Amino acid sequence: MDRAVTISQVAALAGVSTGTASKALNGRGALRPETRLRVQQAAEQLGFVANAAARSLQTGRTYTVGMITTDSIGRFSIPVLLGAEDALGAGQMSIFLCDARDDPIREQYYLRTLLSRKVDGIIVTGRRTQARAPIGVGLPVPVVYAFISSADPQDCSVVPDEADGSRRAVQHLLAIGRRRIAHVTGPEHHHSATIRAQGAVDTLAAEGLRLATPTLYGEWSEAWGRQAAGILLSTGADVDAVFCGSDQIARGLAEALTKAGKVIPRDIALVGFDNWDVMVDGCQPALTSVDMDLEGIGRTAAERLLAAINGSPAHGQHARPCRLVPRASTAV
Amino acid sequence: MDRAVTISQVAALAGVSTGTASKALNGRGALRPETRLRVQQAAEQLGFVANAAARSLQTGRTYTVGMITTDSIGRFSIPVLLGAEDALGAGQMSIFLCDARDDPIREQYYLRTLLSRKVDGIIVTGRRTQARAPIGVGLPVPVVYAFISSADPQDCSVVPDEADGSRRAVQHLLAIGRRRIAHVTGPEHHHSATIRAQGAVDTLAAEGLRLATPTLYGEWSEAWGRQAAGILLSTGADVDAVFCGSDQIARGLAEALTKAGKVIPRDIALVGFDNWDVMVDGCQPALTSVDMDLEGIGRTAAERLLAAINGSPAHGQHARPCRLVPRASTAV
DNA sequence: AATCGCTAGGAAATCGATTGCCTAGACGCT
DNA sequence: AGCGTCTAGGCAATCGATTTCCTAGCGATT
Repeated sequence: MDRAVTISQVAALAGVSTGTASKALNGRGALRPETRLRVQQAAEQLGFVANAAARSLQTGRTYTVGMITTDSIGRFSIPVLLGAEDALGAGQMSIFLCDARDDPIREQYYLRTLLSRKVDGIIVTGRRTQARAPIGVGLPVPVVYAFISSADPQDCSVVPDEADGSRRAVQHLLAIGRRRIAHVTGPEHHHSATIRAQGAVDTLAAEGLRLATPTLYGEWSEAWGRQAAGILLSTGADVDAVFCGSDQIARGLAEALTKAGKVIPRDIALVGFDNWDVMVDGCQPALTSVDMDLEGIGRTAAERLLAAINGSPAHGQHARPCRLVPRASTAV
Repeated sequence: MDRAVTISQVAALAGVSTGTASKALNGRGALRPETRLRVQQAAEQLGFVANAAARSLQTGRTYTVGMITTDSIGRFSIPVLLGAEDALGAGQMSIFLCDARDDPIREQYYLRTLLSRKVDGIIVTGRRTQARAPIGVGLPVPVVYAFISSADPQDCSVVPDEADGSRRAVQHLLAIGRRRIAHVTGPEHHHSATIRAQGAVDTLAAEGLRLATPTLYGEWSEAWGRQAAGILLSTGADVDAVFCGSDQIARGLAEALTKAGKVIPRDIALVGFDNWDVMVDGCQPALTSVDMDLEGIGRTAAERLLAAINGSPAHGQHARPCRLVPRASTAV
C-alpha cells in the first residue's frame, strides 16, 4: 500500500530534472545515451509506472476505448469482445466494458461516463435483431458498430454477411446431392431469421430449385427444433436435408429425427448456424454449421476504430463472409 | 467532433470563477442557491462532462476497477463479471476488462497497465482448477479473487462452496428416495472434480451410505457422459440415480440412458452441476442442477473490493453456498 | 459609529507528466 | 584568441478540475 512513485522521484534519483526524465523514458529529446540509461535504471529500481491520468491530461490521448454491449453480454458479444481485445491489445489500448442490458437509460449513462473518461473511441455491439438507432450524434469520438449495425448509413458498422452464410450452407447441401431442402429457423420478426431464410431461398432459386416446404419460423431453441421435426415428419414432406437457422434448432431436430428412426445424414442431412462449440460437438452426429467469425468481426471493428482514431474514418456497412464448417451431419 | 467543453467555459458562461463552478457542480462550498443553479444550467447548456483524468489527478480516485480473467473470458467468468458490474455500477464505477488468456506475461502486462491507470482495485477471476499464485505482492491497490482463489490465505477470495453444492444434490436424491447413487465427473486432477466427489461421498457417509460405484472420472463433456452411461450399464451396476459433476456430463448420460431404454427419472434420476441454461433446458427431461450463483460471487467480490477500497479490507476465503434447482430429471 | 461575525465567491496552488523554449558549455574553425 | 555552432539538459507553462485559504461586503450588536 505504498503510494505511487512519481517521475520526479525517478528524476531525483537519476540526478536530472523531471523534464529530462520524461524525455529519457519516452525516447524523446536529445540526451546522452548514458543519461538515458541512468534514468531508465532509476525508474526500474523504483518500480516507476507513469500515471496515465496525468499523461492523458497533457496529451489528450487515453489509449482507451469503450465497448458498449446493448444486450447483456452473452454468447455473441463475447467473441466480438475477444477479437476487439486482440486487435486493440496489440496497440496497447485498454477496454472499458459497459453492459447496457437493453436499457436505453443505462446506455446513455454509460455513454456519458465514457465521454467523461475521454475514451479515444467506442465500439457498440449487441444481439442482432435489426439495425439500431445511432448511440449518439455529433459525438466527439469515433464509433464503430460491431455485429449489430447502425441505422445511420454514415456510421461504420461491421457485420456478418448472413445471406452469404446461408448460401454456403445450401450450396454445401446441394454439393452432397440433396435437392429437397427444408429450412427451420427463429422468429419471423427477427432480422437474422428472415435474412438467412431469404438467402436460402435465393440460393436455391439460382439453381432453379425451391424449398421443399415453406420456411418454418419458430424460436431459437432446441424445443422448437424438436417440434419442427415433428411437423416435418407428420406432414409427410419428402425432405432429404434441413438447413437450420441456429445450432440449437438443428440439435433439437437431430434428436427428434433420430428418435423417429431417421438416420443422419443418410436419410436427412443437417446444417446449423453459429458454429457454437457445445452444440455442434454435443449433437449426434456432430453438426455441420455456419461460422460467422465473430472474433474476426471484433478484430475488424477494432481495426476500423483505430483507423478512425488516427484520422481515417470508414463509413458504411462492412459485411464479412461466413465460413462453412463441415462435420458428420452432412458427411456422405 | 467538437472538442470538449471545460469547466472554465461553464464558469465563464455562468459569470463565476472556475473554482466556484466546481463547487456548484459538486455540491460543495457555500454558494447562493441561485448561483448554483446558474452554473448547473450553464453546464447543461454546454453539455459539460467533467474530464475524469483531471479529476482523478487531483483526487487520487479513479472510480475504476480492473478485472483480470486468467483464462479466456468464458462461461464461468461472464456471470462473475456481470455480478461485479452490477455491484460496481451502482457505485458509479467502471470496469477495465483484461483477458490474460492463461498467459503469465499478458497477466503481468495487464497488471502494470492497470496500475498505471491507477485503478482503485482489482478483481481477479478465472477458471477454477485450484488456488492460483497471488497476482502480485505489496500492490498499491486492493485485490479480490472471485471464483478462483489465491494461494495466499491473507488475500481475499470469494468462491463457491462446491462441497455444499454436492451435499445439496445428494440430499435431494436421498429425499426422493434414491439410495444407489453413482457419481460421474471431470478429470481427477481438476480441483472442482475432486472436491465435488468428496462432498458426495461425505454426504452419503453421514447417512451411513456409500456410492453405488467408485467415482467415474473423465472429462467435462457430453461425450464422456455418454461413455459413462455405457460403463454403468455394462457393468450391470444397480443404480437408481447419478449425480454428475457437470451439466454436460449429465446431458450425455441422459441421452445415452434414454437410448438404452431407461426412463428418467423413473429408473434413474439425474442431477447436474452448473445450472447452465442451454444444457438444463435442452436436456430431456429438463435437468435438475446445482447453481453456484456466479453472479452472486461477482457481486460479493465487488462489494468486498469496495469495502477494501474504503479502508475495510477483508481477508481469507469466503465460500458461498450453492442452490439446488429441481427439474424434471428428479421429479418423482 | 466602530467592531465583530458571516457569507459568497475569488485567487492560486496542486495533482503528475509532457514539451517548447532557452542556455551553459564544449568544440571547431579561422 | 575570438566567434559561431551544436548538444545536453534545465525551466516553466500546460492540460482540467479540485480545494484551501482569503477577502469583500453586508448586517447586527453595543
